[in-house]
Amino acid sequence: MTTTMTDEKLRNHSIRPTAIRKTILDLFISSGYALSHADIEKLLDNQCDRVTIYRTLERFEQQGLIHKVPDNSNINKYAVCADTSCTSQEHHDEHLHFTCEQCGNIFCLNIMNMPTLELPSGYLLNRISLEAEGVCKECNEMN
Amino acid sequence: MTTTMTDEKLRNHSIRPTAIRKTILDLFISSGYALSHADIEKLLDNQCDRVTIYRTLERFEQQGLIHKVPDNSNINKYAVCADTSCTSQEHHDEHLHFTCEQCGNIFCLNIMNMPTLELPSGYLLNRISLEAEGVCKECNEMN
DNA sequence: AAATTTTTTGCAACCTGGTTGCATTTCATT
DNA sequence: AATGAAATGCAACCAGGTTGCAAAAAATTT
Repeated sequence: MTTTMTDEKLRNHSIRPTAIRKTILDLFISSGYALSHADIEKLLDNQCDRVTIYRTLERFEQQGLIHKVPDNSNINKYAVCADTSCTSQEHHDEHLHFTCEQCGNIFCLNIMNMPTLELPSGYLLNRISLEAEGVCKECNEMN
Repeated sequence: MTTTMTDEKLRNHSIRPTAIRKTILDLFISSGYALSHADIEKLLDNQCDRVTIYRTLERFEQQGLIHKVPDNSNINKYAVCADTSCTSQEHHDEHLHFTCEQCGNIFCLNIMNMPTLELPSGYLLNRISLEAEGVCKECNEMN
């Protein structure tokens, strides 16, 4: 089998490029929004065990290939990290997460300037993230 | 029994002030951080069924008394709404949620100016929320 | 004040997302 | 081909949360 793009991306993050992993990474790359375990399970339609999907997500996240996206429905959703410098140690995904009220999908939008903010004295700030809610482009056009 | 503050607050949100509900609301008011179902269950120590706590939280939220606080560990946490104008229809809690990496508690901090932001065309913005992570005052002082 | 209706509570059972332990398979290495 | 390490599948489990229903408590009517 030839070395594909996906293959390389996995290797770059020290993840052995098995068939399943390549398939799952492809799903992430071609998806416009964050994916949940259930999304992937449906898309894969029994190509593998559900536990394997959980472990793949876990591994991908540890290796800085994907990041968890906050979702107020209490289920984990993930999106590929745009920033290639993300590692197991540090995620640098300072962008906006936009949740569509209609379709429920979450989009990672690039935002020009992250706001700076001042905390009350005594608090130490390490990370900041911006969450927005509204109607996405696609749903907007349907109305 | 005389009409206490708690009592009135519940009535103002059309919630019948039963003993359990008053106790739970008191917990929220006196707590410095967001509470999970587990937190409340522990604090109440078998004073009532766990389902009752779930339903109380549901009710409180519907009536705009508390709001869900995003937590990346996939469990629901709630805090009292500072803004008294919150209703079942609309929550107006535009503040900062600060998660402490050490104690895990989430604090609602008042922030002067919510950043304004521009979305890509086609997106409709309805709500925005700011999440921060770091070390809280108390944990900071312990080090 | 008794009767009726509505709301709240408790209990049991269930659902769903996620995790763990272990045996088996696959893959890279020698 | 043989060995060792990592990945997969399976079964069982766990925890947070929900649902249905009967009993209890409050509010309302007569």
